[in-house]
Formats: sequence, structure tokens, C-alpha cells
Amino acid sequence: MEKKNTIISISERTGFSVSTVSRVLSGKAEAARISKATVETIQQEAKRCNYKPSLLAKGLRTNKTNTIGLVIPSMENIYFANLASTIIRDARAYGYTTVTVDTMEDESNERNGIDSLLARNVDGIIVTPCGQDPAWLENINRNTTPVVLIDRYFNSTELPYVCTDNYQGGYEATRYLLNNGHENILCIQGTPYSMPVRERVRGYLNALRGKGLEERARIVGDSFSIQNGYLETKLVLNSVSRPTAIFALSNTILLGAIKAIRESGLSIPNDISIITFDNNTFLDFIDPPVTRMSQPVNEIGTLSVKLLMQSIDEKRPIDTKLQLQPQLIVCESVANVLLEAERVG
Amino acid sequence: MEKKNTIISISERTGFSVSTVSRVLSGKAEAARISKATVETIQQEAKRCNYKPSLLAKGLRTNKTNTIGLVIPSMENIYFANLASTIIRDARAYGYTTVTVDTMEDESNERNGIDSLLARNVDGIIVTPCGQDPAWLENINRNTTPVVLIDRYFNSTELPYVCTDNYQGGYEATRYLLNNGHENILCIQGTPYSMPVRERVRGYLNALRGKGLEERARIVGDSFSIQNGYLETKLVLNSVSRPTAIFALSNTILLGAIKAIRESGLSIPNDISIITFDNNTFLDFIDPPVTRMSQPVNEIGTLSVKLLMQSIDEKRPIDTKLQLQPQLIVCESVANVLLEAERVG
DNA sequence: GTGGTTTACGCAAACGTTTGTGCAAGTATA
DNA sequence: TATACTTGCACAAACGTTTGCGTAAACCAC
Repeated sequence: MEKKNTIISISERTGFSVSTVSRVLSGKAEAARISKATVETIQQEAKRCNYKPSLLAKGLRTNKTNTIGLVIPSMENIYFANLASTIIRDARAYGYTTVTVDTMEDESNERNGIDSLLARNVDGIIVTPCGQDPAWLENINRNTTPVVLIDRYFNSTELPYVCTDNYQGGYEATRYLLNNGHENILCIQGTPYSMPVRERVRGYLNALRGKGLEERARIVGDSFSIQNGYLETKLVLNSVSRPTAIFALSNTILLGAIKAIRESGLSIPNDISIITFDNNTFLDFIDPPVTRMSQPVNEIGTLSVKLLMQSIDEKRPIDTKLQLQPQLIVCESVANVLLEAERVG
Repeated sequence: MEKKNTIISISERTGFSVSTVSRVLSGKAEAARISKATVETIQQEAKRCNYKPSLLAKGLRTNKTNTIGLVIPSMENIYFANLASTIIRDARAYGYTTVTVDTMEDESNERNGIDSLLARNVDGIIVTPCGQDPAWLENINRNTTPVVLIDRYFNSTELPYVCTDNYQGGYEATRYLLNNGHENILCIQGTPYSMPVRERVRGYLNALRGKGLEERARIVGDSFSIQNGYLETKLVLNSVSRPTAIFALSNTILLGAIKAIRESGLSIPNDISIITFDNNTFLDFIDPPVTRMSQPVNEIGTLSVKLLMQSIDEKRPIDTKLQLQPQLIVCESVANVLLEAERVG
């Protein structure tokens, strides 16, 4: 009873040819001038036997799979999980299914993963690259399959991307700290040389420079991990000149930093202030709620899918590059040391 | 230059037949007694032109895609994001790629999503069902494609599953509250009738019964959302008999509850205690750190993949049903009202 | 030099679609 | 009444693999 239901079996049961059945079931009945009666018959039979076309065969024949690839460094990071969530949902709304690759920040995983996506004939790929070299991806985008970058991008690339204006974010976050009287600000970065890090750091440095404090810059760290935030903070808390504020470049780094601070018995923001990049529901519930530069995660996800769809539909590479403005969300993790000085002095 | 690289083009360039090329490139050279020299030639050419087999064609022909489907209610929920993370990584370690479907707790999304997975000939499906009826999935598991349930399962089903021992979790969490002197405990549940909710509630009720407090049971709520936790807590804070403790059945419900409590100006745990299900990094950083029944997320993910692989390899349904023990993590969100009464009295 | 193995490969069908082209019968036009 | 469209469908190739079977040549034994 669970026979195979193919276009062929339907053709045999209805007496029409395979091509006619195909045209009817793929909505080309009109164009092929199939008679109303025939359409009826075939559709009935298709419904009766619960026919579902083989997407493999369809993809093989048409070279279109209605599938996109999503390549991210880590689904464990809530930032990427949120990004993935909106991308998967948006893609579905366009009729696309998403294949997810988690690279764990490893370049060879990235290559293998993308190769696997291409072997599957995905119609497009959204990727947060962990490597530095755009050439490979550019080549794919030009000759094979549309690629859209999110979150991270390359120096001068023809690849379209959508990301936060990281320079602005770094600048404004630092300005906020400066305006609250902090002059000894530690910046804990993630994967060095990645564009977001470089831009955020550039913003940080420029803000310091604006106050003539460039030589006070302190940049440490090397990965977007809790561990990194923890260790770097641990180190600095024991240093001679303890910073009055920490600028964490991601939510993971933030958590590590907070852990270290708590262990040292210091209080946020009384003893040390902290500000972070990223945004998520939990940050409002942390003790104290964390002041942050919020990235527009949903917008990034939605726009990246939209760009990819455009590139797929127009069958050509596009070159849209979008930088979205981050937003400062002020909570209670940054103390105003000017007021404090007044009070004390 | 970016010619198509198929087994056919390689066959033309090397002068060997398509079948020979196929056998060599799919590792069947030995069995087919292809000479060492031929193997060399073909492999060289394949490497030279960077040949990657079409997984569509391969899947169509062999009925094996090395792909699994993952169906979850919401990637926004950090619990499912963590689950997805380990599943995607583990599957990759077995050589499988994962297609993710986000049902948004909607049964028709679930059906469509799974239909789409089947149309793609996935080799197996891991699913957290949002519907109540196992029949459809059981049928798929029997006749078409292996299915493994995670997190939620059905009353009496032949489907294999791996989940937390939710009864035990509900029971122990409630016991912990009772042992701390709470007798007025509000339980805020998620999607009703889902097995985890029913089991956790059963545990809650049984613990109360053990102290002869069954008539004090208060169960409210209807979904695993922040909104639900917020509204139910809001309601109860204004009721005549304010509970002394809240048992939130998920991290989302927890966040909503905390928000409501804060808005009311009450303090945790001095005015009201709270305990939750689930576990994640952030819960340690919340004010105060939240006491919780931790589900073994990674184990659930790993085991579900393992079971699915077993079912795929053995080409038959399996009936392993695993309940993993949750673990109580004591933090600071539950007050001991006995001690307090002593002090006050 | 005959018969039987072994070695090394090729032929062609099949997986389930889509689609360009062909063609008979019916209808309209001249 | 011949000509020209139109209607309604069928044929068969193609997408890129895998695989059962067939077979020519070489080798061996006698």
C-alpha cells in the first residue's frame, strides 16, 4: 500500500503521459494548454495518493533546490543562535529550507562545510566567515552560487554583506565610558583581525584619541569565548593599574569578565564598570543589567536573506553592502566616576 | 575554465568509462578489480579538476543523502539552540549534514516542515513534536524514515525518544521548595498536555501530596514563552494569597516571571522564591543566580544522534527510550522560610 | 591448441523529474 | 475544399550518479 508515488506511477494510473502529469503538478498546465478535465483527473489522483515530488530529482533536473546554506562559527553563542533563528524563519517564508553548518571557528571546517553545501546544490549561502581570505568565496559568488556575508566581512571585497556599523559602535560605547569619566578603559577583543573586531577597536581608539588619551589604550584578548573574557579580566584585575571600565566586545567575553570580577569580590559598577557589544534578553536580568551596544540582529538576518533572494532571483552577483547602526542601551553597569569624585572629594 | 566536473567529463578526459570512474571515485576500485594504474590516472584527474560528486544525483540513485532533519519549536529559545548546537556538531562528526526546521510551536508548520524533509530524502529525523498525535510520525518511522523524539514524547508510543526524567525533575524541584518551608507554590507551565509539562506537573503534585498539601496546588500558564511567565506572575502577585515560591517550567517562563516580580518591587528571594527548569550559562549571572533543575542538554543531543544513526545503519526502527536524570543546581533564588520564621518569631 | 580462470574494464538501465519538439485531430479562414 | 491555426497531449533526452551483468584479452594447465 505504501507504493512509491512518483510522477510515473501517476501517469500509469491516469493514463496520461509523464510529461503531462509533470506539467500539471508543477503548475504549468495553463502554459501547456492541458484541458481542464485532464488537470482535474491528475490532481485528484495526486491528492489521493498523497504525491510529494522528489526534491532530489527536481533539483538534479532544474538545478534549483530551494535550499540555502547558513554557515556560522558557533550555534552555542546566543548571538549566532538568534541570527540563525531569524534567517531560518525568513528563508522559510520565501519557500527555502536552510542547511546549517557550524564551523566552530575553524577554517577547514568552513571549507568542508561550504564544499558540502555546494555539492548539495544550495541556491545560495549566508556566511560568517572565519578565515581572512575572500578570494575563495568571491570566486564561488561569481561563478557558482550567490554568497552573502553577515556579521564579518572582508577588507575590500566585492562580496555583498550586511553587518553592524562596528566602528560607530566601538566609538560610541567608548565615548559613553569617557563621558562618564573613565580614562582607564580595557578593551577585550575577540578573534583578532576579524573585521568587526578591527572596526570596534578602531572606534575605541578614535574615541580615546578624541580626548587625547590614545596612549591609555589597552587592548587584550584573542577569541569570542567566555574563557577569553575570564582570563584577560583575571589578569588585569591583579595588575598595578586596574582599569575603571571594561569594554567587552561580545556577550561571551562579557560573561567571562563578570565571572572574574565577581570572583575578585569587586562590585559592578561601584568598583569597576563594564559595557558590552551584542544584545539579548538575558542581559537585562544580569546583576546589574548590562549597558550595551545592541546589534540589530533581526534586521541583519532579515536583510541578508532578502539580499540573497535578490541575488538568486536575478541570477547574478549583487554588490549591496549594508552597515546597520547599533544602538546604545543604557543600564546600570557603568558608573559615573565624575559624580563619584565630586561626592568623595 | 569553470567547466562542469562530472564523472562523465572525467571519463571523457581519461578515456575510461563512466562506470570505471564512478567505481574508482566512490572507493570501490578494489572490489571491482580496477588496476592500480587506472586508479592513479582517474584520481589524479579528479584532484586536478577539483571534482565534487553531485549529492543530488548520488542521493537520487542510492536513496541515501547523508542528511538528517532537525525539527524544533523555536531556535530563539536558548534551550533548543543549545540542543541544536550539539546535534548539528555530532551529526557532522558522523558525516551527516543537518537541515533545520523551526516550527514556531505550530502543528501545520511541523507537518509541512517534515513533509519537506521527506521530499528531500533525509536519512532520519530528530524532532521535538508540538502536536499530540504520534500516529503520523510512527507511520513515518515504520515505513519511510527513522524518527527519534527529543525533549517531548508521547504517552504510549513506539517511537524512540531521549529526554529528561521530567517527573523526577518536577518532584525534586518541588521537594526542594517544600524542604525550604514553602507551602504556597505556584507552578507556571508551558504548552499544556505536552509530555514534559505533564510529567513535571505530576512530579510537582506528588511532592505536594507527600506533605499533604495537594489542595494547595496552583498550576497556571499555557506556553513556553516569556510573555506567559510575565502575565501569570503579574496576575498572581496581585492575588490575595501571594505564593511564597514560583516554580517556572522553563527558562523563558522564568525570565517573564522575574520581570513581573521586579516590576512589582518585590525582591528575590526575600519576598518570593523562584526555581526553574532548564539550564544555561546566563542563569548564573542573573540577579540572584537562579536555582534550577538542569536538563542534560548535551547528553540528550548526543544520544539522540547516536540512536538515529543506529536506526539508519540497521535500516529498521528501534525502540530505545531514554530518560536522563536532571540535576538540581542550588543557587540563591530560593529562601528558607523556616529559618526566616525562626528569626522573625 | 583447447578449455577454463582471472583480470580489467565497458554497456546500459535506473533513480524521478523537466522541457523542447513533434504531431494528430479539431476549428477557423480563405 | 484546401490551408492554416489551435488544442491537447506524447516522445525522448537530459540532469549526474550507481550497479548488475557482460565480455575481450591475458594467463594458466594440460
